[in-house]
Amino acid sequence: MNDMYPKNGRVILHVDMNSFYASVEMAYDASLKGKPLAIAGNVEERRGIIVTCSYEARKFGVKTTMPLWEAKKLCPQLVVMKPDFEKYRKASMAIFELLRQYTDWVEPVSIDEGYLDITECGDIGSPVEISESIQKRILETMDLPCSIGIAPNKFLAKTASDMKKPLGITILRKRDVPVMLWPLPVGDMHGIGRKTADKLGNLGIHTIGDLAKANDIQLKQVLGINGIRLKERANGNDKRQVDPDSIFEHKSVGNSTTLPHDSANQKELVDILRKLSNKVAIRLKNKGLVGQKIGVMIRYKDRHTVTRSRTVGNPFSEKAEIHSLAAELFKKHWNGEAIRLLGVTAFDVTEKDAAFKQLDLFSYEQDAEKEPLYEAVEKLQNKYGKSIIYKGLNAAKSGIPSSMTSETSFSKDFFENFSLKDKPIHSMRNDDK
DNA sequence: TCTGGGGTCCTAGGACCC
DNA sequence: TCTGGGGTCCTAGGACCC
Repeated sequence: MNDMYPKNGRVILHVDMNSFYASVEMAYDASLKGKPLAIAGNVEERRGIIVTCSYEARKFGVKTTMPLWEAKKLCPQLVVMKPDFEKYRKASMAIFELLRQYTDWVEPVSIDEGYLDITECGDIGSPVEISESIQKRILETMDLPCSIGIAPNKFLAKTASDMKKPLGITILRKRDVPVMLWPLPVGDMHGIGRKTADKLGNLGIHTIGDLAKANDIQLKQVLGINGIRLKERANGNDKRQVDPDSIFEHKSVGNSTTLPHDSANQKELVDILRKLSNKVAIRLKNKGLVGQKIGVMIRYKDRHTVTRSRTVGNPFSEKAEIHSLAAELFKKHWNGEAIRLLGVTAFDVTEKDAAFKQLDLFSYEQDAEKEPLYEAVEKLQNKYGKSIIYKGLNAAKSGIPSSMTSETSFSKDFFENFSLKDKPIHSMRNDDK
């Protein structure tokens, strides 16, 4: 099974949980099984939409992003629940911990999907055997179904995992692309939405096969650099690597809310900005980040949306500071009309301590002569309890005992008290390739 | 009587500097 | 007599994804 891949090729898995939120709720409460179940935001108010729904609900035509009232019309007996992100986050962490038992090359993409590079996992089993094992164990230990795509790159793996749901395992080799992908409408491709599909349609490009053979100049004219990239994907090429560290990298942190009712009351609106600013401040703090650019988003009654942002001289993270910056921007740019949604976002976020930026345990081990890494970790664990955050991959490569590497919960204390200010830092990412 | 909330990446124009 | 061209930063908006 291993030799179905070219010598230098990669073997990438894409693991995609099936109707994740609904499945987690069913795993917690078996009485929900077999029922049409939907998870919807804003359940008690007028603007709820379906976030996820069970396969039973889908039989009635209920779909993600459908307004709640419409879903209830299609399926009056629909069971509707509010999302419980704490629950989903816990389930997600358990899933990724399980995946990391196969390889350190695990890249979570969102709460319910991720990539694995299992190229070097030949000793564990064939790609299909590994996939079957993952799928079976997630189902048996957590009662959660997933679909898995097996392919030589991320794009094909992602495409493959989508082909059979629920509980599918699909192999998509590069040589399968002409037969399996090219006949499909171009809009089915990951990365092509309605607008791009329309633009391509105007060029006479209707199928993925059309895109694969399209003219570069034309594509670039209409879609910019993205056009060339999409054509590459349509031909089954994708050079992106699986990056386990990507979850630690943030560019922005924001909160937004649709108001219970449209409002043009300045006091009320500024108060909502305060609540949003507080949430942003808390989340920045939890991640050990500061922002350098503040932004507000205003959606008016007619859904016309305006964003305004400003680069701030010195980095910010305090709630009062964020609120005053946001309120200032808002007052300056609000046209006085009734507002439907407000948002506050911190952009250009960086680690609070410059030394945080490159911090990882791997470089610590290389630089510290006195104290083996695991002793440092042990001390911190004694001080702060078992709750230690680290970059899983790098930690594993640094010789931390495996009993410790399996202890992956998320505590900020670790980074905040584990400063490497005085030591030269070179991150593994830079030394890597 | 419609369309949430969390993000990322790309583009394009103007300011400003050399 | 008027005026090149590159580079970077900043802001706003668009498209897409889960």
